[in-house]
Amino acid sequence: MIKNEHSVRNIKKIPFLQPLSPKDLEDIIASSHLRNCSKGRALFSMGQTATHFFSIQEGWMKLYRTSNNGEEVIIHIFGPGESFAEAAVFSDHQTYPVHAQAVEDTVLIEIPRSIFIHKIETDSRFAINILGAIAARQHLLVQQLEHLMIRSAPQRVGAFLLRFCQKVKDSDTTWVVNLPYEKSIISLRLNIKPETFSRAVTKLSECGVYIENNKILISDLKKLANYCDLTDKEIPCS
Amino acid sequence: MIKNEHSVRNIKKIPFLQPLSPKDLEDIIASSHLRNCSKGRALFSMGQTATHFFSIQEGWMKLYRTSNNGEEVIIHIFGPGESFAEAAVFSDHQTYPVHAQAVEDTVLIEIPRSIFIHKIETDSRFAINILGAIAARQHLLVQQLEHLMIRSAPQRVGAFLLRFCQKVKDSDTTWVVNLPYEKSIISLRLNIKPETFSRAVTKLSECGVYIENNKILISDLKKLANYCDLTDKEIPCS
DNA sequence: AAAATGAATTGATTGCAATCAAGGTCTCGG
DNA sequence: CCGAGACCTTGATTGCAATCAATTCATTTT
Repeated sequence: MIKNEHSVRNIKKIPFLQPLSPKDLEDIIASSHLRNCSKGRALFSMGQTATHFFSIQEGWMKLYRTSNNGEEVIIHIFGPGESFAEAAVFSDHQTYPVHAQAVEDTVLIEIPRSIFIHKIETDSRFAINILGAIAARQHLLVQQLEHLMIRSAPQRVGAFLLRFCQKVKDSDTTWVVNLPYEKSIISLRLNIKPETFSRAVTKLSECGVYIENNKILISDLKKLANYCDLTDKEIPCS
Repeated sequence: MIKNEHSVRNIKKIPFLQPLSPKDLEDIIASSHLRNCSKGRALFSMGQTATHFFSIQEGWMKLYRTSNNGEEVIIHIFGPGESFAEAAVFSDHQTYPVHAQAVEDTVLIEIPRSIFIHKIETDSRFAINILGAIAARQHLLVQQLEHLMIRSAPQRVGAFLLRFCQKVKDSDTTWVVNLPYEKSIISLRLNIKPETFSRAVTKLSECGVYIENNKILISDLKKLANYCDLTDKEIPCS
């Protein structure tokens, strides 16, 4: 049962819960729980039974797989307002296909599989909404695949910076990036080594990217986007 | 309307149609059509409205994306008995997120979105089944991502060979690979250049892979699997 | 059967990112 | 304020796969 006002507001914002009636939403809230996961802690492991899916209130969770010889590949890193592991709940063997670990101190809402399945069985509009959400997630994976395969290391870093940059108040042209988590994690996510990440940022100075007191500044958004092969509409901020 | 006996048998085999009643299956068959797509022909383009999804009777279809500067990444290649583009049908903007093109002469069953949505709305068990199927597809994507990121070119080639090899009748130990489509397409799928594919096969002679009259022979399955970092249960044939 | 086209292989070279190795910087606790 | 440890950066080198280029091989065309 979630009582915290802020959390209730948050849970109501999850896109695919929108079509539910207030009564149904109450049911969901009643059977969900808040959960803390401190930096470095595992939330679930690959192969474990998928009993819940999650929505993030604050913090960042990485979903990753490990190969037989121990190498780690990050599938995605989710942040505030995003939900994950919905699909695992429906898969045939009902197990998580990935590991989940907090890369920053994180607060999660955990929603049990059972109530979810129940709502789907009784509300077909809801079922279609879930399908839409999962289809969107799949689309995201496809984009990531394309991105990782085609772009060079500096291009991937540039695209990452563009996704997290914000406008500087005083300036019309300059943007600043507050890195959401450690550079070593970003490197993993972009499938490059930390050394390569460093060198990539250096290289991006050619496109107006500067480092200043551990903040990264972007002076020419379009030039950077162009270098990263992003079309105007693909620039996430702006 | 599909009349062909063989096709009807095929459509009934699509896994997520299993829970449907005979009557519902008849409806689906009545509103589906057979469609030919000759080698090299496009079935649909990225961004196009997703009006149907498809099941392959024979042949091979590649799903791919193209970057802004024209490079091509193959997301998956589907073969006989497999279905694709189910998720596109449910996505918010109802468009295909990829291109689809035949890499061999292909016969498809096309099933319209509308009837599908209708069944979901009226049969919640069916909805859950679809969710399972789409979740499985997502799992596949995740595995592919891991595979492409972690393995070297020869390892990827080896894993591909293992997926398509068959036991030789006369021999207890030798397996043979009938390549389902052109080597240049395999190369694209594994995200390597054709030259690298050639060299990779050469290199795999270290693990008992031999070329003979345009057929590829595998003399030691386990040695190859081991080289490719596949655990025993991940070996698809055997 | 010869010519033409496209696919596959082989060779030589280049280039990007990984690796190995050493310093630098930041943060936190004493 | 200083020292320990984690994180990050920089430098030198290696290695894998891409690229460029030239044949070989296979299939189709006339």
